[in-house]
Amino acid sequence: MCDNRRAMKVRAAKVKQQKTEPQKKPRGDYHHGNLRRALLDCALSIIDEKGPEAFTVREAARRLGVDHRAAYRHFQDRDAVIAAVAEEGYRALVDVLEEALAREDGADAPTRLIVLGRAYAMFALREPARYRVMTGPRSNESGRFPELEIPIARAFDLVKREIQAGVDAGDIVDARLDECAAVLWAEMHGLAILIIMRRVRVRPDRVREFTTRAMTHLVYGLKRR
Amino acid sequence: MCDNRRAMKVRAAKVKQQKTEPQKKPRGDYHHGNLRRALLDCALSIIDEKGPEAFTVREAARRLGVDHRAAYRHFQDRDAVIAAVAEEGYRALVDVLEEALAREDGADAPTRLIVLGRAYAMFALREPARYRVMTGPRSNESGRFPELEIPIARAFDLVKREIQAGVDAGDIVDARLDECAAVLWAEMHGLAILIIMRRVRVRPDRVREFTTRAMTHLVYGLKRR
DNA sequence: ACCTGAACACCGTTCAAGT
DNA sequence: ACCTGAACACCGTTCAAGT
Repeated sequence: MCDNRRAMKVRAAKVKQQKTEPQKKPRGDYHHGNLRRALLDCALSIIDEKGPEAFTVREAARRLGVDHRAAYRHFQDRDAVIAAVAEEGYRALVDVLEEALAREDGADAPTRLIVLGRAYAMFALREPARYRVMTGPRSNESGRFPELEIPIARAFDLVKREIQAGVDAGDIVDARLDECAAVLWAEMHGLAILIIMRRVRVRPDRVREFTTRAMTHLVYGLKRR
Repeated sequence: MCDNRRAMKVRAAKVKQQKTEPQKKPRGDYHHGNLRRALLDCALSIIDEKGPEAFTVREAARRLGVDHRAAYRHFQDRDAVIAAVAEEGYRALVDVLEEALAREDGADAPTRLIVLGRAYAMFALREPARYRVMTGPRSNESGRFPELEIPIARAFDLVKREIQAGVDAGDIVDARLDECAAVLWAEMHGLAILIIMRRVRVRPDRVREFTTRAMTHLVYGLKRR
């Protein structure tokens, strides 16, 4: 999993070659190449295998064949690693959501919201470990890691923009924007996390169908029309 | 907070008196009275103060003036303490939801669902620490703690029953019950946790109003009617 | 620059022993 | 029954030192 150490070293050597020095090999065993990258990947692997709380600086370092103290060259502390994983995750999420909406170019607002919700849930369920880190208790409780807030805000803005477009087109109820966005976000997150936590059981090959129908209930309401 | 040690000891002494022995005082300092109860309360205090991950068997024992090893008389391990806190929490939640619905006796289904959602969110926000334990990563990931599943199932059944009643009355769309219940549950949980995590900012005195409106959007749909 | 050995104060958990 | 001292294998984090 995490033992891409050799590959890293090779890549690092190549980069060096291109830059300045001719072909001097890395001197000691203690140069890793891109420890930061490797730590992030390794953190995700560990969390995938053993859950979000099992990530340990020492365990990751062990897997990478590196002294645990080396991690502190790249991250201020354990929480900073977690925050970096979350940040990457939110960036990936924003990409996924944007792509999904781009594919529904001409569709009306209700359809676009349903697609948005489905894309969100599918992302979460494709990478449950990462999603749990993104939304877990470490998720910037304290307001440290302002960089983390940037992709989160982008994701939320995307939701709001979509709703506003629907309001403008006369398709979506003209209530307070923040409120509607919160309703939509809550539903997307709620569905994703309930399925991940197995509080709601959905067969993996049915997730797409399930979330589509669920989002439809949200957009069209539970009340009989 | 946790230092109800003296009170506990007194209570224990009284119980003893009533049962068999006349008025023999507790002999050593090492009899706590009801350590199990005290540990659960203490766990909640710690989590309230420092977040769910800060709960530590040793810290709790320290606060209670007891050797940490004493905890293992009452709980198999750390996770078992957490599970017990969660179990109590879900029982309290079920009570709150039932009371809220009982107060809306004659109301129609949409109203009852809105009230249900509001009561849920209000519970979560009144005791955020407890709610986070209930829904956190430790929440019976592994299927240990089957007792925990009982009040959870009761809460979910309550939601399903309410929806079914609405379907029977012709007020709620007649879609698959599990699906509708999941939509409702996801919204309730999503709203609660987003507010607790401050991803959605709502002034405490506005929570009631906010969740009412949010649940209304869910029940009546976001689509313009 | 990047890495590490030794150390500190913390964990959860177990064993064998005390009253 | 209930509690504890000593111990084990783990943490995160820091300091001073190595190349």
